[in-house]
Amino acid sequence: MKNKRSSIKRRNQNEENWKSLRTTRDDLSLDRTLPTGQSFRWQKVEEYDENDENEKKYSTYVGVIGRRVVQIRERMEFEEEEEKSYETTTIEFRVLNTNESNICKNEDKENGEQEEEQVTKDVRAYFNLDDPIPLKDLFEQFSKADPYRFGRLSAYVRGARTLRQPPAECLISFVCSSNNNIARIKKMVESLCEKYGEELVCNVSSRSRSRSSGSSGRDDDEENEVNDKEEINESKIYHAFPTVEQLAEKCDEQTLRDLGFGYRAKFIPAMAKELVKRGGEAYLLKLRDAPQTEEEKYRAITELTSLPGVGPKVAGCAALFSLDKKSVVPVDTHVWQLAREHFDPNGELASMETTASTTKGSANEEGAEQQRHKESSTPTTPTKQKDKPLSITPKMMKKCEEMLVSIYGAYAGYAHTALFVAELPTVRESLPEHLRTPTKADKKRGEKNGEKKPEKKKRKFLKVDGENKSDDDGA
DNA sequence: TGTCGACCTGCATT
DNA sequence: AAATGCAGGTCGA
Repeated sequence: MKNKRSSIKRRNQNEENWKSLRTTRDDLSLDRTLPTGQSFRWQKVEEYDENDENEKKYSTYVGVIGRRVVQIRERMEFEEEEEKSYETTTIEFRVLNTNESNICKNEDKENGEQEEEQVTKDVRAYFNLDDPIPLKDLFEQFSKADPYRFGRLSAYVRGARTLRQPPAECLISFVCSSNNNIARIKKMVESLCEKYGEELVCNVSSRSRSRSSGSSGRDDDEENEVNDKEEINESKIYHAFPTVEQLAEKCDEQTLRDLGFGYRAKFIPAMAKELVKRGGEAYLLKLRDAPQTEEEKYRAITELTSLPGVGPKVAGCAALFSLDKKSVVPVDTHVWQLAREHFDPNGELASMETTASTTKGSANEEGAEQQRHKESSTPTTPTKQKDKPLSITPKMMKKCEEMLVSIYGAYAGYAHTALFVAELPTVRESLPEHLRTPTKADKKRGEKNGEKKPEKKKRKFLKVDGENKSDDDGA
């Protein structure tokens, strides 16, 4: 309560800095893009609406793009026209750190304007907003190509975009992602930035309820959370993602182990050094800017895979999320599961599971039937084997990727992102039940009590129908 | 060429 | 309450 006033004060001060990203919510949904495991650097931050007497909260995201701390929001407006009211959403951003844009504006008008242009350009690029085809149109194409799955899903994943991140940052982040969960990946990436990345100073800090993951503990100097008097001069320090040169020079395995990187600790310094040897970020940018041919796509994947800690999955992510290889479909456990569930009527994928690792008792019914004849030697008896986690072999990845590319075409990677996003817990919750891919837990439950028990806790704020609502909103 | 076990950590479930 | 499972996998044998 006491904080609100100050919060508003600060907002007034900066309200004019917001700029439009010049896109629409059909093309970009922040909730379905920023926290969905593409980038691990975005934090949700609540702010207050100064124009609303009730001081309604709205959410924004704060993250770092290059050397700029960027805050983004979706601002909703209600307009009335001829007795009808329209709701429009404007997506806006502003730069929070002072090193970059705000300073020169006063000094030098022209440079300032130039800089503003550049900022917008860079942020739009980060979101791939200069694609020749709007995401909305792509989704329509995908829906047409795949009415059964994508068509039914598209309303719920509207605006789920594929990002275009700085290559080294993307690559290194995904090296951290192996055999790991998103929460910890975020923590690792954040600590990497704090340890080695350039400081980015922001003069405005909104009081983010979300415990700022990285630096909650040591609040730098700060003594002013005592009362709301001088918060206007609060400064908050963010960090750029370290350059490969910085990492190659300064970072070592032991330090990273101490930071909790586990066995991935050795990969990062090794990779940084190798990348520097190959020409640093420029080397990766060359892979990005190569002609968009199949050949160059494979070259990029091959090059990446030869880096320490980079296998086919990580290479795929880097290629799709940072190197403009838009037809790449990185196949991980989630993608495999959803493909097997929705795109495998003949059980081709399912049959590959058991040939690879004879365990995994859960192979679905049809799959099991299909398999039966393939397996005369290995006892399939699902009972006693100790459920090894399903590991996905390169062969399986290839098959799965080919399958999805054959459906979605040159932008299959974008379709993949949307399909993947639909599997994330928050989005999944918003789906009508019949569109939810069964989780392993679901299946286990099903086996256990003969497909009986539906489920226990069920939210019921969902709309009833859900088949073709234009919208829902994922707050 | 393809398969298998080991590998760090931390949060959730049993 | 200790044990086990599981996370957007990769490496070396």
